Amino acid sequence: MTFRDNCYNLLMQIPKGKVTTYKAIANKLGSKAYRAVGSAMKNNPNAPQVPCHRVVKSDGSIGEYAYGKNKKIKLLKDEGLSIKGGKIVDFTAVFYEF
DNA sequence: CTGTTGACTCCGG
DNA sequence: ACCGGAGCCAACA
Repeated sequence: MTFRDNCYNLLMQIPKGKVTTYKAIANKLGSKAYRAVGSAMKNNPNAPQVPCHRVVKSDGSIGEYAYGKNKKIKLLKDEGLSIKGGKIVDFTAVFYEF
């Protein structure tokens, strides 16, 4: 098990229509490797099995995405979320806590 | 083993 | 609201 695998496991727990943050993931892993989490997503050898698009920044903004953040936004919208001005609308309501 | 890098976060100006 | 700097940690060269 590597740090990355743990990230993916958590990621898969996120139900459709919900999102989480890099911070939340790191925190759940008992670490503060926010950035390492991002790197793990970037690699994402398990896509699309692992919904890395459900991970956003702590302030509710989209962040980055391997296939372009625009794509990320689209995917999230397809899952029932609303994004406005690059930020998630009603972020606290769709935030998933592990 | 050391150094650099990043899909980040927090805090100050 | 916007920008910059410091802190964080795993992965990779």
